[in-house]
Amino acid sequence: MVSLKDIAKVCGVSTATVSKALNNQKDIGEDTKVKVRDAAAKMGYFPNSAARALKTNRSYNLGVLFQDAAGRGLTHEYFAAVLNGFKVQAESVGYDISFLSSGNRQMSYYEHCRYRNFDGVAVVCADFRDSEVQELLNSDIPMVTIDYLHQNCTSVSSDNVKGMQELVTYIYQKGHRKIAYIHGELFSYVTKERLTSFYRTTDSLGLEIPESFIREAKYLVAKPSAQITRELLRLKDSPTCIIYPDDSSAIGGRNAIVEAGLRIGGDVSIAGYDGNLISRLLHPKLTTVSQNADKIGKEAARHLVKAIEKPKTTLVQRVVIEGNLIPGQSVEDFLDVEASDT
Amino acid sequence: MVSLKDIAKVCGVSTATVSKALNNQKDIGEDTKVKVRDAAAKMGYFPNSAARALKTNRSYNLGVLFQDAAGRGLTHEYFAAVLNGFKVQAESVGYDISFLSSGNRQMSYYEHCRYRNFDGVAVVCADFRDSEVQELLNSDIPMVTIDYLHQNCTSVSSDNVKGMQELVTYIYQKGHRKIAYIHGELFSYVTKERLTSFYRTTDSLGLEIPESFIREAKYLVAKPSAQITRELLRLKDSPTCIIYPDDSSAIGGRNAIVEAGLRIGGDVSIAGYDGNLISRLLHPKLTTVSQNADKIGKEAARHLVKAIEKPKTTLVQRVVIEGNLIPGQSVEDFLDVEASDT
DNA sequence: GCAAAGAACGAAAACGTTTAAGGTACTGTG
DNA sequence: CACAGTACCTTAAACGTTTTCGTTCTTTGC
Repeated sequence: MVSLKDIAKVCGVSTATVSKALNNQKDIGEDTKVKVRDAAAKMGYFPNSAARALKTNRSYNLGVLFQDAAGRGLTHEYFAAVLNGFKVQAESVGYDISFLSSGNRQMSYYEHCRYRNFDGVAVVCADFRDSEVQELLNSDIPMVTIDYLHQNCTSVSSDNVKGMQELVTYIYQKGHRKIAYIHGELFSYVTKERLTSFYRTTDSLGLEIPESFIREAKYLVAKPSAQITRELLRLKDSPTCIIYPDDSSAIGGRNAIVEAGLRIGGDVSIAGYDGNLISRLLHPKLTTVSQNADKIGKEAARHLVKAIEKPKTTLVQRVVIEGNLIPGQSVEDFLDVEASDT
Repeated sequence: MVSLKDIAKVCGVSTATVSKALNNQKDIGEDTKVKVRDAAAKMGYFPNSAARALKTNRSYNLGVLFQDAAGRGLTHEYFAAVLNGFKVQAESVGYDISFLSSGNRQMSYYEHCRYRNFDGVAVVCADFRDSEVQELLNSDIPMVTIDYLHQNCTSVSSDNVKGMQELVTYIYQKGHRKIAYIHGELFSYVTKERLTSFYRTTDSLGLEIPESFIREAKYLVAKPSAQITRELLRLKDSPTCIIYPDDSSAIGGRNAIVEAGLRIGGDVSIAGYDGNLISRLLHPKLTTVSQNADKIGKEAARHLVKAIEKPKTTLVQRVVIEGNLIPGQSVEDFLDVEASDT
């Protein structure tokens, strides 16, 4: 591999001059700069990141913690989309991204970051109850979290409050009054936000939601949601619309409803959350709240890079990215039987 | 950060000794080894990867080229699953993985690899018509490709020949004789394999497949497949079963068939490919060929690491991973009208 | 008792950069 | 002409490792 020394030899200058010329420092003459750059290009030079990192303590490498509790890894559609946005944005400003590994139990996440000299870390998806994750969050490494709040670092998250509010309001406007909400795991920050927003919105709409309409299932697993759906349908006063933790779970509910001989929309309306592939492809189209995963990822990268490059002028903040309500035929107008009776 | 020098000072030995002790070299006494290791642990030492990489030319970092032509990035379900398998396996043997960036147009892929000192590269998903990709493939960096053959490097791919053969045979056994195949882009190696296998199988089953039954759509985009489905249904002698490029495309076909007032399975049978989330969730369940993405990723990592660590004894080979036929209700028994007439 | 071999460790160079400090030659100023 | 100022370049150290080649001391074999 061609190094600064080789270029220096060819150009008849010192390696220091070559380094400074390539880094466009001001104390190098314009003509030498040109000469050095030409030679470098001609010789196929490119810097050695390890040497540079060693000397400068800057790796231009960002770590990504991507370790979901469910073990679905990168096949987690929403987080994969977030990561992709993050990657695109980070690369566009000259940073590479690496995974903060999990399997290698020699080092904790924090140690791994130091070992690899990551300039910063994005916690895209992690089990926040894990003490190692907490150790990382409490460290002094520039960091950004997705969909999770921590006093120490900037967070970028989906606007769950507004999303749920819009969804419930939309369903209400379609005439539904008996709305059930099957939510995801309660330990999740996202669940808390959505559930609170659900209560707040139904409250302000003057709805009385019975306890039995609020149930806990699991994110991204169809079966629990399908099971709870069956139970909800068996209630004497069953809901006319069911909101699911996410789109995949909604498909589970959909299947249960169809199996019960009922029609989606016509008999029971359903809504998901995420706006993932399934919701877009399926007929009847699923009413859902699309989360702007790509933008969330990009914003995260932008804030992280800012925190790295301008630590003095950057402060911890909370960034919220709005989603969009995507109406589909899975929620239909509900005509109250008693009302039409009169 | 605590370095070898610090440990050396504490232990009263030289840095060379510390280095050798921690690396468990044989020319260090057992007692000093213990002393050094204890001190290192107590002081919270861990090595500096940059310094180590600089000195040894080994980074324990693998590059991943993940750049699909369609720009879907990590949201590409199949490749994301492959990547996840790769990541898990690589991490379990002490390698980290980084993305081979795309946006940063200062360097070609190859240069990027040298710059980052990647020990090896996995080409998970790339536009193989790209000259930069070819430059990389032709380089001397240890490499493994997924679903693509190149004389230079080991490839791990899905057994498309067997997969398609099983699928067609299954459909044939269900009584179908008029089988259409809407395939993905022809420039793709995978398409060629599947198409050839389709022809070979139908040939050996004695089926005459009219030209009009073989159509090109796009992978992972529902619309083109839906459009072609409509055209196929309009044929005077239309197919009784349609095979799609993948599961997502099959949903496009499904929608077109339902819109035409026909029943999936009952009137027109359909089959997908991939075995993705949708195929598993949907009712009626989609008949498809599940590709063992996780295993493909893991095998790729295993072979790549072997090529890196034992270059002498490793030769380029082609690894093929079998998939599984997943029967679903989307392909139903077809009872030939004429046959039952007699 | 002595040479040879082996065990345990250290000194120093090297990997490819960056950068502080310093040096030289030129230019303009009073 | 002396001086400061500037423009340009070099020297050398440093970043944290690994590794080659010694060196010293102990053990072994005869």
